This record gives sequence, C-alpha cells and structure tokens, in this order.
Amino acid sequence: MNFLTVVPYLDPPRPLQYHALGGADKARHIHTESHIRRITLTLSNRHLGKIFWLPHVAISMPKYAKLTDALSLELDVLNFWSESSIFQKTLAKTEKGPRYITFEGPPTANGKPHFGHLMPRVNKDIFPRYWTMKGYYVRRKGGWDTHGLPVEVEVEKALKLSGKQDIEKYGIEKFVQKCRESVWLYRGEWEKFMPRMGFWIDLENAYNTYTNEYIETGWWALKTIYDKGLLYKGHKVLPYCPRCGTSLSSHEVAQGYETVKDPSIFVRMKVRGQENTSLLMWTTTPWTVPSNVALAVGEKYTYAKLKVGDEYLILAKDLVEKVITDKHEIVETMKGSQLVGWCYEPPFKLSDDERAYRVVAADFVTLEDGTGIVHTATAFGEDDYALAQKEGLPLLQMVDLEGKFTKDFPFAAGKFVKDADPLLIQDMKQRGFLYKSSKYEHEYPFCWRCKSPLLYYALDSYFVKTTARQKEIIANNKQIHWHPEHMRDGRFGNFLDTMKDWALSRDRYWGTPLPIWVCEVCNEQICVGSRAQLVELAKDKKQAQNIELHRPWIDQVTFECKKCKGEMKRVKYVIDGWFDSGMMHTAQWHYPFENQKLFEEQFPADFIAEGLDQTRGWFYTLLVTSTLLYEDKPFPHPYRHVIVNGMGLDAQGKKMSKSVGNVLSPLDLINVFGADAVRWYLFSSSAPWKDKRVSKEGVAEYLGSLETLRNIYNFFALYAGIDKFDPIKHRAQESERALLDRWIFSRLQSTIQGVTQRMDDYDIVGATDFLKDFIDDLSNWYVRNSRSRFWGNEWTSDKKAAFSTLYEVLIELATLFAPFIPFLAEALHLNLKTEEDPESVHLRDWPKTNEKLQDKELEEAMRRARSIVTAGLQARNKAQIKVRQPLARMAMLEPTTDGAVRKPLASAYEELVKSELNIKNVVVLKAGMPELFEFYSPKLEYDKAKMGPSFRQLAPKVIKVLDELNLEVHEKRVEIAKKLLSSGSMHLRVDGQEVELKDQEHVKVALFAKEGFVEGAERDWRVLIDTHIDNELREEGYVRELIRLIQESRKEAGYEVSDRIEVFYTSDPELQKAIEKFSKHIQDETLALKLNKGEIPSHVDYSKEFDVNGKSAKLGLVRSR
RNA sequence: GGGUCUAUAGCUCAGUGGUAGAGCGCGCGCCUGAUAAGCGCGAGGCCGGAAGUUCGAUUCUUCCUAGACCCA
Repeated sequence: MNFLTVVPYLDPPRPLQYHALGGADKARHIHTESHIRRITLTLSNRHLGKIFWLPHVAISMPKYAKLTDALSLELDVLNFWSESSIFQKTLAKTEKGPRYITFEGPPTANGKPHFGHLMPRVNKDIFPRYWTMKGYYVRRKGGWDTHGLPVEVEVEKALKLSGKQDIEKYGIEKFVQKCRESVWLYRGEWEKFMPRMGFWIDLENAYNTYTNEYIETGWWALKTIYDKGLLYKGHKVLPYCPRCGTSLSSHEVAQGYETVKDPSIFVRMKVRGQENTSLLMWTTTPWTVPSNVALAVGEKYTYAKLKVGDEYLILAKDLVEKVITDKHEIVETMKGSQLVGWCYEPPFKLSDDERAYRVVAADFVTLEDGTGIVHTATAFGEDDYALAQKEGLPLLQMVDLEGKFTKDFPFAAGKFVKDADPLLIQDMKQRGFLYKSSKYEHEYPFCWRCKSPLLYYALDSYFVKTTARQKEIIANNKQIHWHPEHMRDGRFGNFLDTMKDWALSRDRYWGTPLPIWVCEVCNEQICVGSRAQLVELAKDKKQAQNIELHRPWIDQVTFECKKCKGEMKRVKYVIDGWFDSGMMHTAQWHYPFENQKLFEEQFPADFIAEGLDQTRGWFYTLLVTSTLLYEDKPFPHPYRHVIVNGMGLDAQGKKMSKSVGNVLSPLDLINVFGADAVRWYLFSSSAPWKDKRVSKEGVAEYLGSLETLRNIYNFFALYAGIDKFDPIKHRAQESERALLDRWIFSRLQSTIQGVTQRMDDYDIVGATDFLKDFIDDLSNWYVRNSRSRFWGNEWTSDKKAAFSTLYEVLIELATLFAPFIPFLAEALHLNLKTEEDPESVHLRDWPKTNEKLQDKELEEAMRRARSIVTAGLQARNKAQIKVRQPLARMAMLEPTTDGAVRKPLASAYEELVKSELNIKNVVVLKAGMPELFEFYSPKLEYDKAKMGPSFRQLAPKVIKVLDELNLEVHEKRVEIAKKLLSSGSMHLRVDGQEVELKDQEHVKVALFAKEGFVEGAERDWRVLIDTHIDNELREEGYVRELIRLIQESRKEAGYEVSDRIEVFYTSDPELQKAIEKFSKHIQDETLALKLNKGEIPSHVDYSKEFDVNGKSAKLGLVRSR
C-alpha cells in the first residue's frame, strides 16, 4: 500500500539517505545534523552488498513501514496532503456542520517569519484541526497586513531616503508603488513556512489590507464612527522627530532611548505680590522655559518657605535638603493647595493671556526629583497638555516643526532648540532667574533613524473617541475568556481602565487614507463611507470611478462644497495601520458591501491567538472597533476565547533580536527535528503564555513521548508485517480480549475523555499530559507485557486479540494525536488504515469515550499490580538477584492503611506479576494471619511517651523487658506476637508485679523481613521475596541466561528473527547438565533445530565464549537451510 | 519611572497553608524476539532574598533583587 511516489526536492536539502533494498525496515538514514551523533550501519550481512546511495529520492512507504526519520516522513506527508487535497477535503466534509470561527491575525510579509510567528500559529492550527474533527466547519481565511509605517521605513531604507522631504522629492506615487511591492518581499518564505509547520490556512482567499475592498470597509467603519460623533480632530502631544518631520510610533520611540546628560536647571519664578520671594522650579529642558505658562504643585504635599541669604525660596519640604546646599532656614510651611492660584513672573513673558503664569494643582507631581514645583509648557508634554485642557491654560508654541524657535521669540529665533539651551541658561543667569544649574543623567528618546533628539510636540490629529464607549468596551472584555485568565482584569483590563482616545491619523503615505474632505473656504467637513459616495460627491466622477484609493491618487479627488460652493479637499492623513488589522473581523469579507450572510456567520470568532505583545495591539484594536461598530450585538465580540502566547527567548532567556544575533529561525529547528517535534515542544513544555527558551536542546528534551509512540508503532509494524496481520480478517471478538487488552482499552477511554475535556477548556498542555501518560502505560506496561502474545506461529485467539487491540489502540491514538502532531499521526494512519477508513487521519471523527469499555476499577487494580511489581523489583535490586534468576516465592502484605480495606491483588493479575518478577508463587498475607511469620519476624514496638502515664516508676523497667524480648529467637518472638494479637494484650512480670500491656495502646507488632527474605515497598504495598535459590532454580537460571546469550548471538550473527539455527556448545559440567535437562525449552525459545555438544566446528557463522552465572561456556551458531 | 507576569533539582516544568514532585540529564543496576529501544533504583532542592500574618509559609501579604512583556 504505497501512498507516495516522488517527493519533490524541498528546501533545504533533505538528508542523504542510505536505503538498503530488500526490506524497508532495514533502511537507515544519515543526517549531517549534529544531534545524531551515532551513525549506525548495522545492516545484516545479507544486505551489506546491496547498499545504494540514493540522494534526494523518496522511499515509498509500504503498509507497516518502519518509521524512522521524522524529516522524510514529514515531507512525504506534506506531499500526500497536497496531492490528495486533504485540507480541502476536511473543509468539504464539514461544510454542513456547525461553525467554529477563528480569525487570522495578519502577518506582514515584508519581514521573514521568525519564532514569534510560529508560536501563535501552532495554537491557531491545533484548535481548528480539533474542531474540524469534531464535525465543525472551520473556515481558515488567511490574511496579510500590508499597510503602515514599518513598510514605509523598510522602503525608505532600501531607497536610501531619509524623512518626508526625501520621499516627496522622490515622488509619492513612485514611493507608494515601492511600498506595494515591498510588502511581498518575503511572501515566498511565508508560503513555504506556514505549510511546513503543518499550519493549514486558506491563503488562496486571504484578505489583504491594501486592497480597495478592504479600504472601503475601513471607510465604512470610519464613517459609522464619524456619524456617531466619535471621530474628531484634536491635538495630541507626540514624540516627534524635527529632522524627519514626523511623529514616531511608541514602538519606534522605545527603540531609541539613550542615557544622556542634559542640563538641569533650577529657576526662580518670582511670586507676584510677595517681596523677594520665588517659587523654585526645576527642568531638564531649558528650551521649553520660554513656553512656560504654569507651575504645577501637588495639593497634598507640604511646601516650605526658606530664607536663603536675603531672599525667600519656596519648594517641597522633603526636597529642601537635596536641592538647597546654601545655608537656609525654614520660615514657614504650607500645603500645596495653599499655593494654588498664586501668580508669578516668568523669565520670559511671552503670553498676554491672563490665565497664564499661575500655580495649579496636578496629580502627576512627584517628590522624586526636582523641587515639587513642576514646570508646565503646555505644548511640549502629554501631562502638560492634558493639564492645559483641564485648567484652561493657553497653548504657547515657540518652536516650529523643524525644531527651531519662531520669530515670536526673537531672542533665539531660527536656532535649533537644543542649541539654544546654553544661551537661555546664560541669559536667565544674568537676569537673576537662575538659582543653580548642573547636569542631569537620564533616559531620553532619540529618533532611531537619524539620532536627533525627539521633541514632545502638540500636533493636530484625528481621534476616535474611544473613551465615550469605555464602559461598553470594559463590559465586553469582561465576557471574554482569556487564557491566561489574569489578562482580563490584569494587564489588558488595566489598559482599558486607563484608556485614552485613539490617535488615528498619521502624516504619512502608505496606508488607508482618512476619508475626510474639508472645504477650503468654510471648513465644512464630510466623511465618506463608500466608493459609491465618493463618486457621487466627486467633481470629476469619471476620475473617481475606478480610482486607486491610496495617496497620491485619492488626493486628487475634490468635491464642491454644498454650503459655499468652495472646493473640498481630502485631509492629507492616512490612518494608523492598527485600525486596518483591528477591522479584519469585518473588512476580510468586504462587509457590508458584500458577503452579508458570510459575515453574520463568521462573527464573532470563537477563538483567536496571538502573542503577549499584542495586548495593546491586535487584541485591543479588534475589541475597540467591534464594540464601537456593533452596539447591538451581544457581548463578547469579536472574540470569545483568546490564547495569549509568551515570547520566544534564546537559550539564555534573552529576547531574540537581530542586533544581538541570537535569532533562531523556526525552519532551523523544523529542519533538525521536524515540525511535529517543535509543535509538541510548544504544546507540552509549559502553558502557552509562558515565555519559551527556544533551543535545539530544549526541543530535544520533549521528544520522548513522540519517540516512544514511534517505537510502539514500529514494534507493532515488525510483527504485523511478518505475520501479515489483516485488521479485518484477524479481528478478535470482544470476548477474546485478555485482561491487559481490556485494561488498555479502558485507559484509552479515560485518555479520550481527558484530552477532550482539556481541549474543550483550551488547556493544551493539560491535554498533552493525558497523552503522555497514556503513551507511557501503553509502552511500559501493555506492550512490554504483551510481547510474547505477538510471537506465536498460529493465529490463536489470544494472538488475534493482542494484534487487534494494539492495532485499534494505535489507530485511535493517531486520531487523538492528529491535531497536535499532524504529520506523525498521518503517517501512522496511512500505515494502519484499511480500505474502509478515511484516506487521512484528519478526515476521521474525533473519538468519543465508549463508557462500556471504561472500567475504573480495572484501571485501579492494574495500578496495584504495577505497584507490586515495582516493589518486587526493588526487593530484587536490594537482594542483588537479577530478574533472569527465577525465585520460588514472594509474599505480599495486604495493605490496611487508614483502616480502609484495600482490595487485594485479584488472581487475574497474579500471572502478570509472576512473569514480570520471574517468581513461581505468590502468597498474599493478611494482617493477623499465622502464615505472616513464615516471612516476617515480629518485634514489639512501644511508645515511650505512653509508658510513663500507665506504669509510673515501673516504666523504665517495662521498657527494658521489652527490649530483651526483642532479642529473643524468632520462634519465641512469634509466640509472643501471636499471643498479643489474639488476646489483645500481654502480661509481663516486672519487679514482682504483673503489668498488662495493651495492643496498639502500649505496644505494636512491627514486622521485619525474616532472614532469607528481602523486602521492597511501593505506595502502600510491602512485598517480600524469598532469596533462597535451590539447585533446580539455579539450573533454570542458567538456562534462561543461556537462552538470552543465544538470542544475542543470533542478532550479532545478523540472522532474521524467523531464521532456524543449529547450536554448538562446550561448557562446564554443571551447566551442561542443565542444558541437557532443558534442551527442548532452549530449542523452542531460540528456534534451534539442534543442540550439538562438543568442540565448535570452524564453519560456524558466529562463535564466542561466555560467562553464564559464573560458569563458562562457548557457543557457535550456524543457520540451517 | 508605572503596570502585568515569572523566579521550585544540573535543565524544562508540576504542585500544596503541614519543610516538596515529574520528565530529561547524571550514577548504579536490570531486561531484551521493541535494539538509534525498554525497566528499576539512587544522588541532587534552607521552593530568588528579607520581613510580616499564622501553632505552622514554598504556598497568603508587603518590600527587595533578577528576567520578560506592555506603557512612559
């Protein structure tokens, strides 16, 4: 059953493959990757002459093929998916089903995919796969974020342009064209990366934020918001680069902080009406002093009036010692609130406004630095600006957009502000306003592009009045299920609580143009909400008909003002790119212009996923736009569940960044371990929202379960292949299933239940825990104990049961694993499925728990059996008797802890325990049973603390007697213990007096392993093994050892599992006796047709001398034909 | 500077108001018709630091330190 013919040569090169013809299971793959240290070419002799080197050629995958190399497996599976259109088929299958909605947070394809893109995408893949298998139709429309400043910046770099002047010189039209091309720079990489990681997404129908349709929906939204009165023009203080002539986004500002020394000046502000008295103000930006309009104080703080020399200075009392180094005395203290309303004389009086130059209260005043009296220049700080709004202060703007003083300030007109600092300081000093000056070290933002110091600048901007709907937005958020939960009221909730209006406009080129036209004459304003409206209003309708909605073309469209017949022109702005991506819930469908039904069906999303850094980004913009637009829709929208993933850090826990050079590309990892391994690592290592220290070693640590899964399958495949197992023909009836079979089925049901529950709760790591536990049980208990059941020659009902069970478990397990590791799951399924099964594991239905097969009692009983085995192995370990040496008997002490009657080991489990521990008989001991003392020796344990109160001065003597009794011979102690247990008390004669000691109260019978026995314990089980080895046991031990040695030799000789052999041997006489006695058994076990005693002939394939439990033997093997 | 999160074994992480667990790694041993596997045992931690609440704190509170993210 081959499912594959040719695998295309995918980038990067697949590893060289050595393929031995004559058995796919003998194939070995060699990687050049360093993680595989050992290269094994242990091919059997027969194959050695037939090794072919076949670079880049696929191996076809027969039924029950051995799965070895994850990379070729995944490439094969990718090929299968694309050739058989499996993704499309999963969609077709569920088309009539209920809807499960996800949104794709669009990436920008002008950067290469990195690890930060992989992390949310594995989450965005697993849930759609899961819900699809549950019968839901999960449309997975892709999307591209193609607008915005980052794109412009990339293009500027590429064209070596710097700033807006350069761009305009270059030509906006040409520039915009370049932007449009630039966004697809790495599209090819993205289109390779996403499928390679196993991410199923519909890229053919992906939305794209720069299309006219997408923009039109944006316009519709803006118009809707405008009509609600929530779009307005205002001022915003923004970090601004005077050289580039643009404001910077917060992200850009964050990149450019540097520690610098700025002047630190203390300035006297002379109080009006008070002789010789000044408020002492502090600032680190002398150039803003001319624009000062107010001083801010904290109402609650205490301020002190000082006499310094012959003048009076006022500042916060707590800062006096820090600031005033001259001799001084406090003459008066007052609250900040008492200062409010005072007027003062500034060094530069440039405003005639009577509201200027007074003291106001502000809550941003701190006593950290300065004087507690804060310089307020309303045009140059966000706090200052807000204060001006609140207090009605005038706006004094002495600096132009190039960062130079205007002619309104003749003293330094035309000078760049930073250059004017020394002049201003000098001037204030001369005129007696400067109290003192020094240097101050602090963090200050610089333009990351040109290194100019940024100025905080009040600029015209259009705003969305989000604060008008703050209550609704918060209420909406309350209904959203955040994972982790603390996001809702923590980081995200706090952000909503301190929400500010959204500064929407950008004085840039490549973005959705703000659809507002303003009359040049009368300032009449129109917000356009559609292309149709644009045409209707345009002077040149033909021009507007098919216009490209970007700058510069859209700027050419003008209207005639209905009021004054003047010309209306579009404002020059484009809008924040975040508005685009935040509108994807609607704009991806070009709603409301088309797709009405589809939109209603696909809104809101059941689930979205993105990184923690999107808190203020996508999570916020989606929520805000949706809350503002859809006031009638029930909360929550536009998403119900959101999984926030942490960041990808390097192995040292540092953020990955290009400049540090610690970036690990996702493909680097995938090409070493495969996508399944990377996915499994991300799913199972820790909760999604934890930061991940990503490294090859880290991924390798989590390979365990996957390798075990592959090994289980390979075990099955080996025998299924040899015996030509047919799942239909050899299917065992339920009644034929053995205890172990019923157990693993029950465990499987519990696992299905657990995984389903966790996945329904969006708890991925919880789901992987269930899967890991099951894999462990399946491998270490089911397969381990069932091996011999797969070996028989005849199709007995037990063999059928074993094969059927493991087969059914594996195929169900592949189904459960499918959303997690889609490749390996698919490969397993392809190898296991019958004609009746769907062609892909991803077309299967999600398993349902079959309660009939679930038996909690059975699972618990098996746990007991396993505990006993563990305890038994522990005892063997202690006694230093290996498992291969059979032992006569073992005893288990039935647990009675907590008074609860523990279920003993049911006899059905006895065989399991016996074979695992290689022990012939098992005895169950109950407390109080006389047989106890065949294995255990009793001692009397006493509690000194209780002796005193009961026996007073006799107590020490009673203790002494008890100690002596404990030194008696075993038989004597048994006698005492029996008496105590049967009568509940014991009588001692001490100092001529008779005392009675009560069982449990004064003394207890403690049990210790009798000589010749060794104890082991696990959970509440105690187990004793009889270490006595008689001759017969010793002989059996020899035999078992010998069998193993022959098996090992067979392997060394390179024989097939089913080859018949002939054995030659010479040995120690004692050993020889045993061999003769058990020859039939040895022959059966090793497929030996003959055991020849005597010298090893020279023609044997293999011979070696061995030490068999201290006796020497020499073996020689020949294959019989 | 502010907010949120994190800090537990060498590594990656669980966990609990009663002084701690898993997986991997390491050491020792075992098993082998799963062999690039499998099993058992063991060593390893004053649960980031300090203070408080409490009979008792790794767990709750506060502060500090370090890291991450977001905001300034």
